[in-house]
Amino acid sequence: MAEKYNPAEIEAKWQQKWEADGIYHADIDPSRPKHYALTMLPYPSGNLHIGHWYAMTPSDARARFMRMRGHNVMFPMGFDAFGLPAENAAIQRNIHPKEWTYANIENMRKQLRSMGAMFDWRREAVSSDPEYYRWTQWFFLQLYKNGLAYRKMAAVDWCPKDNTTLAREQVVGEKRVCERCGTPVIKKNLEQWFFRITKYADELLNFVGIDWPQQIQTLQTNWIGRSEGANVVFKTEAGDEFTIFTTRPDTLWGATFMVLAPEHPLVSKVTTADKKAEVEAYVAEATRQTDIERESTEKEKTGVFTGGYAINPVNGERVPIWTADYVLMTYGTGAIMAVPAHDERDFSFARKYGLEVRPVIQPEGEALDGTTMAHAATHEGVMVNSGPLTGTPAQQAVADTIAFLQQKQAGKATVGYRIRDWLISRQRYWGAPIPIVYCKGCGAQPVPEDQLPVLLPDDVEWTPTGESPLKLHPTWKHTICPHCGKPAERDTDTMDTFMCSSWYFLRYLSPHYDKAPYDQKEYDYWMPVDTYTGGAEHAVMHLLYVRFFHKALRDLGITEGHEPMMQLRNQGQILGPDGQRMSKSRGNVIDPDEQVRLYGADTVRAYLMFGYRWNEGGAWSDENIQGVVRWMHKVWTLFTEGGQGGGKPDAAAAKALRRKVHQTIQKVSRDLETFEFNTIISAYMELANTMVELRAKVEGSPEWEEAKDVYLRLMAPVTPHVAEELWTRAGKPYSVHLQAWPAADEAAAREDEITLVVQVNGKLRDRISVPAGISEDDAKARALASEAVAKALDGKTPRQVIVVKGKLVNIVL
RNA sequence: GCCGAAGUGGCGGAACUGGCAGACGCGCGCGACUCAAAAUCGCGUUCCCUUGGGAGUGUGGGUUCGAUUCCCACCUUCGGCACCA
Repeated sequence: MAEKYNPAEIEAKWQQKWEADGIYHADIDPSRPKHYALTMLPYPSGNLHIGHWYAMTPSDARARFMRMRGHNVMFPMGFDAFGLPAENAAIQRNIHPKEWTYANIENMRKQLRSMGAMFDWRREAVSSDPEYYRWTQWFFLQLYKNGLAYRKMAAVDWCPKDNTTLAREQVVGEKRVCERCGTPVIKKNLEQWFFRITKYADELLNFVGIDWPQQIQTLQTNWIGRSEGANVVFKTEAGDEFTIFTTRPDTLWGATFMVLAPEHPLVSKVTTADKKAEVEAYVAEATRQTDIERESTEKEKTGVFTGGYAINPVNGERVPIWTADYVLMTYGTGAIMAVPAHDERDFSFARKYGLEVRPVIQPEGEALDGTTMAHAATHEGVMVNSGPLTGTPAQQAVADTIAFLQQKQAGKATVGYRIRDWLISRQRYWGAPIPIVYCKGCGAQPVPEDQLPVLLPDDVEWTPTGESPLKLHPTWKHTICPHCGKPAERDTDTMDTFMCSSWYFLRYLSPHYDKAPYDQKEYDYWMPVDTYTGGAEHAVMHLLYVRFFHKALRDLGITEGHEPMMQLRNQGQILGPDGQRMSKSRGNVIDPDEQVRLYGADTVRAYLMFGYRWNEGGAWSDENIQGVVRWMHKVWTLFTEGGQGGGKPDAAAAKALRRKVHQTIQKVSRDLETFEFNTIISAYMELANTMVELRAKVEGSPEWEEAKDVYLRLMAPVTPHVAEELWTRAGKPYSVHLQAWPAADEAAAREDEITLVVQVNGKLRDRISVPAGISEDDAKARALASEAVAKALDGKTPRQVIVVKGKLVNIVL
């Protein structure tokens, strides 16, 4: 009786040996093509989630595949270790965030090792290490010195639970909740640090040259929200200029009122004495409301007339100025011209308040009447009532109007974006301190680079108060001005942790290098990242920030290339067995450690690849994993049990086996290339089934030996431990992971007999086994000779016979 | 409302360029082994009439000799954005 498959034993053994032998070390080697495979680094929450396995083990399998194909593969791992949860845990359990974080990292390293992934641990980077965040701070200073980091007072999103400001991207959903904790955010006026991501808005819309999922491109494109239009300068009757943004400058002659956002600085100035009380009450009410209340599309529009008038620059008309909260101070210029005839929002507002509706774009074959029309006319037509531009057709209307405005110096073509600058200040403790000092005399001063890192002190009171914990530290903030040497104060906020993760892949290049964020030699060899894998939920956060960061650094002469990651693939999400999101409260959490104890890491890896379309994910199934468990045992038995054959190998069976082996090489190679992991495991199963079936007939043949050899090489990326164990037991040279990927012999994979499908009027009538190379005429003849066909034809003469070479014959009546 | 993705057996999912729908598994049924059970192995398993047909890939239409695949309209689910001027 052969030894039983004991994953616990063999997995631990091989993991230790691989580590000791350093077989996954990735070092510069100009003789081989490099491949930088990267999977998103985890946050050290304490335990590895099955989702981490789902993301990482297929990525590992693919990295291993690339390596066997001859690439020098780097597949590093690290920890995104700064962040709020550490502080929240500290508050709950009264443990220092640092202690909590590093204890978690220790535990998670162990868990990550249990995956059997080919991580090169010498390259590990931990973003909360001073040797790491020194360079996070250094990058901040580079951006600052080049005007890409700036400080301004603004109405910013504030999470009342986490007690910190958030970037716009980190406020999600229609309820406007904090991305981390789900609490609805409020607005606060604060002076905060921003990165000028808007400067790169246009460039970020360009995905040429990178292979990123269409979905991510769409999400980023929508988030950036580019819209082309014009800024038009209006004057108030008192002579104050103000600018409005419109995407429809062609409707300028139809502007029958203006609307200023309640926060617009001109509101109080244009308001006449008799309207003052009403306007002030309205503005106060609008400011009091939350964004959610105010921006609800359900809500009926409200507004008040200020009593003031503006002069339309194109025709000198007096236009009443209103203030209404449907105009947002944060988009465009906070002021619009309202053209109710051609804008649905302006239309409903005009009807509600009895304002004039004046059509200036007349659709063909229709006569719009402002007094009777029921909806705004947003479709195309010809300009009417538009002074010198009357008669201009729709296709030209916008461009012609802009030209006209430019000539009159009343406006110009402008592009508006929804994306805002990235707010990076956080009023929390567990992050990289912002390396800025405030001096009464000299203002904001950057900390000199040779004084980095600005160390995070350990002795702080981290309970959140709404003020930065660093501010409450008795001594930390006190320093001297690097410029004049007088007493000054440090910035007491820390940086958004997305800043740390915007460059971590560079730190992997040389995690302990102390002369620069990375060693240029390593950069020149390894960058850019060839394959990046991770969750799509980061589409407009990390995945946008990282692109911005790289472009900004490129412009500062620090990095090269326009994009950091050439290929991106997103995995889906593993849900609980009940099909719901896993959560402790639902009690549907699948613990990977437990699954590994039950089945072994190889089985868990293979199941996660087999059971789902990788980019979609789905519910964990204790039942479906049984299929993989059985396959694993079948393979084990196949390789460890003595054969029952012994007779002379059957040549036909051997040929059939060889064909299946080479077809499997083709399929597995193709599907690993394209991240279709589920069909890879199917192919392994099929080949194992064929081998079991044919074993007695082929054992002892070279084809059988080839099949076994190829099988272990093919499964090595997916189930690395079992492959190594069986490889070693077969007496082959250590390690299977240092072997070459098998090459498919196309001739051997080719079928010499095919099933010719015979249809009559597109319906399947017969299947005939024919030689693969059969000519069209022969195929036709064989089909027409079929009894089943004769029966279906029922004596009628075919009108047409279609032959698809090597596939089918369709007889049309 | 706008943008995007997806709808295939009881279930997870296959089907590479328009050419055998349901690969590979799970589950289930029957059988073998067993005193028995588990494990394992073999056979079957889209549905409906039954020895042969008919229907069938969300729905309705279209293109084609032929459509899960291409086109149009619609429905459902999920994700994103949402008074963005």
